[in-house]
Amino acid sequence: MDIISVAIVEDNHDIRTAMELLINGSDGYACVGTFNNGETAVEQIPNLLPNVALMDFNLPGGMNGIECIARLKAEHPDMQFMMLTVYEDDDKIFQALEAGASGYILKKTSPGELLEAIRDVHEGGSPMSSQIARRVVAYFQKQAKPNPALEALTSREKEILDQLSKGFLYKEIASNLYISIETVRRHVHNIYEKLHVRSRTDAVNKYYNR
Amino acid sequence: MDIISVAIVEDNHDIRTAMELLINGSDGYACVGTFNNGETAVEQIPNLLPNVALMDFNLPGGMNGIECIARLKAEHPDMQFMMLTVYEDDDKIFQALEAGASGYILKKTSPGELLEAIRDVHEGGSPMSSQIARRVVAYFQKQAKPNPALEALTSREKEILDQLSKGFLYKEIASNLYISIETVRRHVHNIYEKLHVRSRTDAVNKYYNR
DNA sequence: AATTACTTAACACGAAAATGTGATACCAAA
DNA sequence: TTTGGTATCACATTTTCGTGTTAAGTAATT
Repeated sequence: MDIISVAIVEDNHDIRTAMELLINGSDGYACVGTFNNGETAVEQIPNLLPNVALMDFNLPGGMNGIECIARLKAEHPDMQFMMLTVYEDDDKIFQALEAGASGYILKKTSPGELLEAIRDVHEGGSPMSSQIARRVVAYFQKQAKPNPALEALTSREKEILDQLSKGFLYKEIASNLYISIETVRRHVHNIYEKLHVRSRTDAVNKYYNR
Repeated sequence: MDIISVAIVEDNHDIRTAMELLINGSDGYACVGTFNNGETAVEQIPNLLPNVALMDFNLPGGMNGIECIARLKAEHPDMQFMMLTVYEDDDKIFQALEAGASGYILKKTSPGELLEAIRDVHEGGSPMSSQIARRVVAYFQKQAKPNPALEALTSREKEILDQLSKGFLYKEIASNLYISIETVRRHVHNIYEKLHVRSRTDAVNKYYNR
């Protein structure tokens, strides 16, 4: 079994050393660096090239864990990042994932599970507590629910709205659908009424459920 | 500990009875119904009201597991659905999650883990194998790639574009940002030039990376 | 047969957006 | 110091958009 090299970015001294001891004390794991702030982490981690970096969210100085991941991931796409934090808010979770974190686990996770998660993320998995996973899943389900107001539109109106969303001028829509501009106007007017909006951008935003 | 009632929708007879035996043979779990096709499942499950429904993907007849979930979830939002399948394709995973599945595990999962996953999904988690989770995470990272053209915008221009995307009139943007309409117009003009678009909607589409 | 909903179309008015050009001021980098 | 980028404001003109009103043909429903 190969040894997984790990870097730790965590401002709390006690937690940091505890994790370092855990990792260095476990077969198959080696802690190659610890950092208490984002700036030095971004500077030094490219020299260490750990397999996995554990990231806290809050860090002293201007850089938080998210930004730290984003910068390192951009230069080292193969490096695996795992958030290790106390936060369960949707915003922070999604930001971390977008920034390039592959795993997201809470600090209350047991040492054994932490080690397992490190191995998991190194082997191509995405360990996350099932509460975190539920947030992520909820995101998909939210995405999926189309605005019920759209159901009130006729199929022609949906077609027009789709054209609107693509930024076509009325004259272009008219030409695309082989109808007159006046008819386009009419449809648009009806669409706005049904969606309770007064502008194209608002209509498109409803179309995309924002 | 409360007993978790489970329904199984699975066309393979051997797998179905094996799962039924597993569930009924374990403390804290009860299998209240098994179905070998989607139609009867959709018809009967509302009478059984199980806590958790396990769903296979492929089912005989016109209805697959995804559609089955979508229909039942619409009527019973509190019921928990878990896909139990052999498929690992992105499409099927995302479709299942959008339809309302909260968990997604593979059939190769061990009996012990399956029971654990059933409890997990019942308690508000979203159990999924970490390979599945990685697919989901990759979706976020893909989503995150901002249009590089946006980088050319100054911070003020991004601010204006954000206002544009929310559908504000020029006069409203001017008032929101404490500048004159003329300045708004100038910024918008520069934004359009940089993004190579000629309308608000096109600019907003680029902003949202479509 | 009458009603309702959808699609099509036209005209007119005012508001808003887009285009084009010119100009001033600040700040930081060359 | 000059240059370049950014932010600011102004004026004139044209185009597009949003709204109100009216109306005819079609298809489905009652």
